[in-house]
Amino acid sequence: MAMVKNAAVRTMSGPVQMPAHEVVYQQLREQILFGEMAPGQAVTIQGLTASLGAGMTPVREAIRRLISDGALVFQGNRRVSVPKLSSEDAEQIIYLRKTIEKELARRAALRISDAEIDRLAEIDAVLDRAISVGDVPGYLHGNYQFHSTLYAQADAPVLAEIANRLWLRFGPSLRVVCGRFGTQSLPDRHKDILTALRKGDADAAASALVQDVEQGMEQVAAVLAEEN
Amino acid sequence: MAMVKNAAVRTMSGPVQMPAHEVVYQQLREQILFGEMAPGQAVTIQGLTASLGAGMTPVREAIRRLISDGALVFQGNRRVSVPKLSSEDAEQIIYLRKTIEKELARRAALRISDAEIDRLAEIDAVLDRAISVGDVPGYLHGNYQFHSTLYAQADAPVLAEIANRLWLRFGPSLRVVCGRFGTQSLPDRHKDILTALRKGDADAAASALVQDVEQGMEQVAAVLAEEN
DNA sequence: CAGCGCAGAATTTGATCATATTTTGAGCGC
DNA sequence: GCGCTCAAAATATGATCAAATTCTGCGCTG
Repeated sequence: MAMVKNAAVRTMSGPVQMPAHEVVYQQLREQILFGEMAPGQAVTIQGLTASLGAGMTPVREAIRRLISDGALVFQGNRRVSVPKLSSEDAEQIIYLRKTIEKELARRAALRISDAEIDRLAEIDAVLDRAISVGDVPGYLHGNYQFHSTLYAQADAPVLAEIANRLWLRFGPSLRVVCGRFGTQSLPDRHKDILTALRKGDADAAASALVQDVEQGMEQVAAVLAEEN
Repeated sequence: MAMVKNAAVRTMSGPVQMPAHEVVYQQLREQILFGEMAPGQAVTIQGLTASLGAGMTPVREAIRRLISDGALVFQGNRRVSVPKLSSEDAEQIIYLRKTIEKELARRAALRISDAEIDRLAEIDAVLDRAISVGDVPGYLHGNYQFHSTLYAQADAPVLAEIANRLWLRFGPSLRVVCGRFGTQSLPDRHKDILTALRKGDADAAASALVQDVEQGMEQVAAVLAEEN
């Protein structure tokens, strides 16, 4: 019944190791994480099949995952959109980030190698350059990469997964913060974190990371409060 | 967690229809949560389409959500199964439950009404009966219902969602605990929690809940340690 | 001769797509 | 303004393709 439309799709571009739904998920995830989608923006399945060149089923699965992640919301009728954070949401996220990242920093400090610390330092150097130039996407990528790389060193996958997921919730708002205040005023306790890691001082690393989180989320909370 | 379900504008002609993928998700969720699936058990799409009488796409979407929840794991090749908790996983879950549920209890204590406390007490009474009779499914349902109902009173959806999700990770193991030790030895600090709630004592409620979590998870950790 | 291992077939299962069905929201006439 | 019709978007099904595991039979070795 189907007219055989030759599906010379992506088989030629090498070994397809990742399923399409995984690819779509990663793409959408990055778009949300790095502010390519604004809070409140509507997301349609058919729009994504068109813009990402994927089929319906993979897009559908990716959206379900992202809803479960809290990166998208299902709006009762069958609409899906990027959530707008409320101040209350932000407050809870702050609590979670502080308690979870504190523990991640503590664990990471106890096991991280010098080579990995150097890698973190390099990420931070790139990040600094992005900040000084006012490169917002560069800042967003670098900042997330710094934290995420640190999480990975904690050898605590359950904690790390939740911490990573939280970024999806405030990512779109973080972009708004940058648009409002620029990159200059953004906090950067990363130097303190690196120093603590080099000393192997778990408590110092934990408290530096908590401070970094506090200062960053404070800006988010400020923008959200202003919006109401 | 309860997203506002369509509260029936046009319910005259029949029941509110939940999408099939939502129904499948809820069914699977309960099966995992209440120990109908054993840790390590394989989960196949086609098996579920048969056993639940649903189509492929809804099952697929439900599975993606549950993987995102941590209730199922994607095993590299394309297989999906119920995860086996490691002792390290359990340790992280304990930390998370203690910090998150502490905060939920604190918030709930400040805003819960007497009627809701009565409802909790009633759930706890049913739970006690299940324990004394050795009714394992009854215990599992009641225990989760008690905690989940408490979460809902905290007015903190982000925290509550994560707390609810954590149950999916240790649910299957909790069932194993019951099979091992029976229901008699299970902890029940619920009376302390209720007392604290009636007094409106947030700190007491928080610490009672933390104790309940500690004692329950201790048993899970014991079984996991034994398995290795 | 029995047991072991391996290549390839058969089967099971997952991934994707095209299509049919249903629902929602909006436009239009009354 | 109210109800009806229509288009667009989401839901859901079954078919088809691809991958992985299991099964099987053959040859080889001890």
